[in-house]
Amino acid sequence: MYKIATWNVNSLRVRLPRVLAWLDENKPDVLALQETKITDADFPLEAIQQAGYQAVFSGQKTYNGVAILSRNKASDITTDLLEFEDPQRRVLAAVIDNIRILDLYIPNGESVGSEKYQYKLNWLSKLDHFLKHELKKHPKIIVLGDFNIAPADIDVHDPKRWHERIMCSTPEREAFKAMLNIGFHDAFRELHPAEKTFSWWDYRTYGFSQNLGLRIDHILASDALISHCKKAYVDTALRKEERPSDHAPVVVELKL
DNA sequence: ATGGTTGCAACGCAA
Repeated sequence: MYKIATWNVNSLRVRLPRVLAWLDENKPDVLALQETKITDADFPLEAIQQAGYQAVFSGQKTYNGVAILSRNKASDITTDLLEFEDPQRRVLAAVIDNIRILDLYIPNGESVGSEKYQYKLNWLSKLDHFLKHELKKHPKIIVLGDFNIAPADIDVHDPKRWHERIMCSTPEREAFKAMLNIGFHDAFRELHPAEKTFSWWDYRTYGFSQNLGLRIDHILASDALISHCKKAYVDTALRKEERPSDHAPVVVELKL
């Protein structure tokens, strides 16, 4: 099985030992990272190469930052959405093993109605154009990352509490549906139609211990790939350990 | 739980 995973690590500098341990234990073919919070000059390439992986990355100081680790070589690297010059490093696309991988760190949006929320909605509209463009060039696409969108109430521990709040608002959910409408499938939800499973738990409410989570990290497979997805799951093992990321890895296994 | 914790970097900002 070909294993592809996504993980918002919330600082690669802090989480590097965890990432290396996770690679060693799970041996994914591709691991997409978000919130690396590290410049390209400081990227820990040697440690990752010693673990048997190659890496491409697009980082910045302090905030954001994305990277793709893979067994095999990445080509056709893209770091920006179409016609959208953004200093925030949130996009990384590459072809690996003849599959187009799109690693996304979609803006958080802070709160509905805020300036950052407008930035998020604008970003999502740029993403829509980008995805349509990418699909024309590459039928076999995996879009994965931290979407900062819980697609439906089943993806939320307490839908009433989160009603029309950030990550759950109707415009955000509509943007997510639009991605599915142009030819993508939410791999976890396709394989587990009724499972209430989360990928992120707020540090501030000690959310993990009570499972007060949201499913906001996703792996979308294009029409050409969804039938190859045989397994999808969230790996919560590391979230239970000392000093975890607030997100857990999400994994799909494909029979190619 | 309308508060709280974490990471960065050095104070408040972002999540």
